[in-house]
Amino acid sequence: MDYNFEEIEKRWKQYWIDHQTYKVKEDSSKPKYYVLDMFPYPSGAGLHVGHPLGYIASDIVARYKRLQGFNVLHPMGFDAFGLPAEQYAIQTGQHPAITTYKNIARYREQLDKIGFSYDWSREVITCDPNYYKWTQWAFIKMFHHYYDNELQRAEPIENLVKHFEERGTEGIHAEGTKELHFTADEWKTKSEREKQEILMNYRIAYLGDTMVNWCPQLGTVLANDEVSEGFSIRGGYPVEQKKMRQWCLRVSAYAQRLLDGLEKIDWSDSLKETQRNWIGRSEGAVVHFNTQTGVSFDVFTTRPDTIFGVTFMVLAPESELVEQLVTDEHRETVDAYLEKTKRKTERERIADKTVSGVFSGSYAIHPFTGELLPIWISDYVLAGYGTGAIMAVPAHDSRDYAFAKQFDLPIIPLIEGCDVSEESFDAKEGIMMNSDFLNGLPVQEAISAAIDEIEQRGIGYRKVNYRLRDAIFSRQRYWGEPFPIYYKDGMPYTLDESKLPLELPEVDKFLPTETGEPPLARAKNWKTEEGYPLEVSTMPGFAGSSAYYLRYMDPHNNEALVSKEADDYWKNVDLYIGGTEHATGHLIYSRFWNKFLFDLGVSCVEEPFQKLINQGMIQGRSNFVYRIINSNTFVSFNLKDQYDTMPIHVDINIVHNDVLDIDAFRNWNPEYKDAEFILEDGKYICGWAVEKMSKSMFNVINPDDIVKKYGADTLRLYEMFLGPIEQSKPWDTNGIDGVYRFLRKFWNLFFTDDNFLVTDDEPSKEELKSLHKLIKKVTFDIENFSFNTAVSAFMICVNELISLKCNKRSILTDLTICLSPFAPHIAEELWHRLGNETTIFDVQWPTYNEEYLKENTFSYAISFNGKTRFTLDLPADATREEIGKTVLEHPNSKKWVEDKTPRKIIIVPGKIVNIVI
RNA sequence: GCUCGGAUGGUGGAAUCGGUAGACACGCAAGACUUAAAAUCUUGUGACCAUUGCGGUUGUGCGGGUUCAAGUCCCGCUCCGAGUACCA
Repeated sequence: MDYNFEEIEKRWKQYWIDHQTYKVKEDSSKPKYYVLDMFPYPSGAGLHVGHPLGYIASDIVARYKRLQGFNVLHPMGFDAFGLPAEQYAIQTGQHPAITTYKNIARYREQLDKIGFSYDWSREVITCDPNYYKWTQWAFIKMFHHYYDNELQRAEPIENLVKHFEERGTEGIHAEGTKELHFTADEWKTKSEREKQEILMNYRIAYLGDTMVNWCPQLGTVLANDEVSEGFSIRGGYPVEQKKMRQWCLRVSAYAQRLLDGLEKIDWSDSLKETQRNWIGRSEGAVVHFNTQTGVSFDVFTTRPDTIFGVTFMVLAPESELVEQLVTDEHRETVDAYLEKTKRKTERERIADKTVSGVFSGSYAIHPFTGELLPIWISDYVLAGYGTGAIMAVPAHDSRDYAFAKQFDLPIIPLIEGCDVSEESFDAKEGIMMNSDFLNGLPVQEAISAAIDEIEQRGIGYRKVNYRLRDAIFSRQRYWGEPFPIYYKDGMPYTLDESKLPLELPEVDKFLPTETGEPPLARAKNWKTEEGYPLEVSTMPGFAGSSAYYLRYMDPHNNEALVSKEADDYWKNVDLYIGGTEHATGHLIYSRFWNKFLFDLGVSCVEEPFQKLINQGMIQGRSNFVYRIINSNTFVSFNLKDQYDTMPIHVDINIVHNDVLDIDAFRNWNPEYKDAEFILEDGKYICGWAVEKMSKSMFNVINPDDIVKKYGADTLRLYEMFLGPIEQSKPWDTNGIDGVYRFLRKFWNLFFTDDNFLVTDDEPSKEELKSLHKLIKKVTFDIENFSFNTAVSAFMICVNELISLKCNKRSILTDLTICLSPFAPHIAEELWHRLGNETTIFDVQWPTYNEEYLKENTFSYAISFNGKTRFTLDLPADATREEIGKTVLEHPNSKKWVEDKTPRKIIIVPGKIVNIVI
């Protein structure tokens, strides 16, 4: 009987819906397991074959864990706010919600075809007001909290107000944008507006004047992770630096906890490393410098040991100190320089490697030697890192060195034996010299000795700095969550929680207003009941994706983001699968967001994603035909070098196993209607290359087509078989026949002469061994996310059972259960044909018995004089003496035994055994 | 530049603790069935040599080392990929 996947898959999909097979509830009698996919943004192009890779892997784990007796939460949803829908809306005038929901429906249809075990009753869609209510709610909470560095957690802002009332800023440990100083009396005399401005300095969600990445083409600001090399990641438009008043999240306050948390979670080393680099912790010191004019400032350095090599100071052009330190004499050149750097885009600053800068006219006083150090201004110093000012040590910093060479500033070497005539010596090694009290110390000791001395003299202090910046949280866009914020006397206040969700208003156009305000400014009555204006920018894409995993635990709760009971039961995500492109975006924000909710007591586990797997990208495999230049003749791949040819992309749908369907090619494009071919062996062989999957290269594979041709089970198995889940690899349809053949062979195990026929006979030793080898292997492989080798194991097992002509019920039952996570439809079909009433996903995963796996013989490598001479199969339970005797009697041993050289016998596998004869 | 990965047949990949390298699959070749094709099945398939002896040599990017034994461990290179980049 034929394996009719179409009929089988249709039947069981319906069965699973009818029986609500995948619906889960909290169940304290079972251990929980939470498997999550990074939810997709529903783009207009639909799914290609690369998207389901991670979903299939997580689905296998979800089904497997369920068979293992876990209560499995395996939800899915959509990250629905985003730029493409809005861009489309601007072009067509169609509301982004319409496009978005249409795309969601298409995604859903495609996903359903593949047979995932999602509990769709828990679906979340980020643009649904019932969902974004909780995004807004979290924002309000962040607004009303500050970060306490002593307690190492978020605290209500009222505590800070109370502290100000009692003691002013004395003894506070609040993380702030700037360091502020005032007394309790001063606080009391401040106006409401002044107080609000001060509190803004400490709120976790705050309005700040910051340099932002402004993208004029998109008309919005972007976060650091949304920009790459001066261009926007979405759209690839140039991005420039601009100072704007924006909503920000004080992610930097959590830098140390984000770093420490990495130790506790099971992520790949490379991903953790990427996050560590992004957080960028560096230890050093803040050193205080005075100037001749009485103005003083701090610098941050990781090399306080090089303090005696400082020969000049440099300020960032954007630094506020520039205004205070520039002398009248130099004002003109400084202003010209500032103007010039301001006009440069980020892109130009990266491209322009030339050293530039101007002298301010002022001098700083060296805190140890009292020497005068000229203060320069240069764009190689960044305003946003450290204090925006540096002490320059040209001998031991390559950037300072280049600057010193350019402007002919002195260079003082500080490390014995180093040569700074050609380049700086940046390594943190060697013995100090020219450095007063540090002379003779190795660098590492000199660093701490220098800091000790600096602290002793009261001219600075030990300090840890982070590269991680606060997240800019405003977008000048329509299609995002509105801020639950209104303005009174120009200061922002949060809406009452009872007013949530604040729904996105209707607008006539999705474009900014004529005065450059965001689209929400077009909305009628965009104000509170009292008439106060509402915030017109919206939240960025990562807002909605930062806590969605919590919402799946309790998606219909109108009273809380997640109930205490649901959160206590599901805790955090046990396995999270998604792409590595979220390493510095979503995976930082989400961890930050969860830590904040943890501080509030909403989330009971500090790290949201315990184990994380990054699935690789599936690239396209393009095919080429080779056209002879200036002709309509095409040469087959292996003959192309004999002609002057040019490769042309050809639609992979008309190529099978790299052989071109010539008729289809002629019909493909009118231009090739009369094409001529030079064939090899009567075939036209195409060339191929691995490229990005894209329409323009005619190499996009739609999973729907594969499902139609081979069935969902084959697609699932094949995607897993392609290679290790974490590796990027090309989609190569050529191999799919092998997997399809395997499923048919598996199916045929249950049939004899077209009849379903399994026997209740006792299985043989070989059959049991084959099965238990499989159970052991597949269990191990799923636990280790090695799905490709698991699929191979099934193929081996089925081949063995075919050669044993096995149709024993007990063997085939366990085999079917093992296969069910990978190929659920065929497994469910055969499960029911075996006479079972309930779904296969309610049974127990089989356990293997080591007894059946014992080998009768071991292979031993016999080595004489340190070289392996031959191998021998011997009984597994043989003693040393027996092995020795057998080896010596073996004909191959003769010539080695007769001479008098020392001899050894080595056992493979395992350990060396020396046998005395 | 820095950080982290990786390199195994014609192809994708296996080898889980240092123990018979190349599992499994694709492709290819030969054969069976067939009027024929497709499908299916059988056999072979790293390279080189020998194939009237069913064996030998060599082989996991390159060069060394440790070990009875190295794709795996150590040292030094080459190339490829990813992340990041005036981060003081």
